[in-house]
Amino acid sequence: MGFSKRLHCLRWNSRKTGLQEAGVAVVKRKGATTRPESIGRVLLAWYARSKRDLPWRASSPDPYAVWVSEIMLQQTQVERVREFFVRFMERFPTVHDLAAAREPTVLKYWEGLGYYRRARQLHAAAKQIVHEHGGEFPRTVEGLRSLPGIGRYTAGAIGSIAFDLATPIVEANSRRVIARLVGHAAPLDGPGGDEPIWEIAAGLVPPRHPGRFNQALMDLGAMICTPKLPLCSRCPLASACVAHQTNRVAAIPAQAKRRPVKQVQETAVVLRHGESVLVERRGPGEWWEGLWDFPRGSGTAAKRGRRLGLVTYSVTHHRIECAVREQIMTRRTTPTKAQRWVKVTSLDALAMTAPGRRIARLVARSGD
DNA sequence: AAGTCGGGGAC
DNA sequence: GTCCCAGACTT
Repeated sequence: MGFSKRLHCLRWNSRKTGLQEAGVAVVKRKGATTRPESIGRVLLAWYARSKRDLPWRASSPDPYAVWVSEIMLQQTQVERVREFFVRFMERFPTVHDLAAAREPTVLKYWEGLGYYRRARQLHAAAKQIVHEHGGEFPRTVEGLRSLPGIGRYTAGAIGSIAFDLATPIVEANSRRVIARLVGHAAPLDGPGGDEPIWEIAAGLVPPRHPGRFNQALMDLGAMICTPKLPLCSRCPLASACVAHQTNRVAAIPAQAKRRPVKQVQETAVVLRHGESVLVERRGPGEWWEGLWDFPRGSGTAAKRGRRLGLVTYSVTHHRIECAVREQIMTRRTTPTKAQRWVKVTSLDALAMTAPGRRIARLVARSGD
């Protein structure tokens, strides 16, 4: 379907749109900026003068750089990704460098960023691209989605930004922008989810500069159309925004219902022999798979040894209090397959979990 | 449709 | 403390 045809289907003032069937409020006004092509023009103009200066935009549209950045940005704020991206690209400048690397090395460069499955899938996908696609990225949305770690959003992002495919994206920013723009008040985590938002996004993305348009949606959401206290007075789409025009910006999108936090108490044991400590790598099915940590348990672990401190941290609906104890060994126990005795000064070389890294600092300090 | 995966910064 | 974040994947 051509762009103009699709435009017609999605005209906001049309009586027979899929938007109505999807339960989306229809804009009654016929203001000039309410038409999708006008939205695109206004947004692209705003983007040209207001876009954020981000390291992965310097080399774009290098598909590899776009891909790495998009994986890092999944559920992770832009400002945190910046330095990780720069370091990662210095170490793995091309998909061939990444494919040739060992997984522990890749995880080390991901340490602290979270969601480590992303790093393992990125590495696996790099090998696929090199060994099954001749080092070339798939240039279709379907091809991109077949790679591990690339879902609906990321395929749309890479496709539009790197390959100029007129395909939509919906993530935290554009979801909020579009919901407010059309006055979509239904909760986006309820029945139907954000499928209506995807349909609207598909009707908005222009045939020319789709990547810039999608990035403009995200920048607008991050800089102007923020979750709290949005800067509507500076928004280029304010005149077309249903939420703004009806004074419902604060209520849209509806808040997702949050789940209760589970309290957990556990004990970490630092077995020490001379300058070495015992660490173990998290295995399949465990949190932080592939990363190193100290032996820990939530059961009634041995409470022997000197207390080094208390490490508290939160992960996904859990709040954990971890008591850290040190036991001086007269000899090294035989490590299991997932364990290693490591010099305290060599812990830096391992990819460790964030709590494990904090425990490591406790250990290093206790030796002073 | 719901649960799971991390971490840090803003407030 | 709570909320938020350029989602993907499994069950």
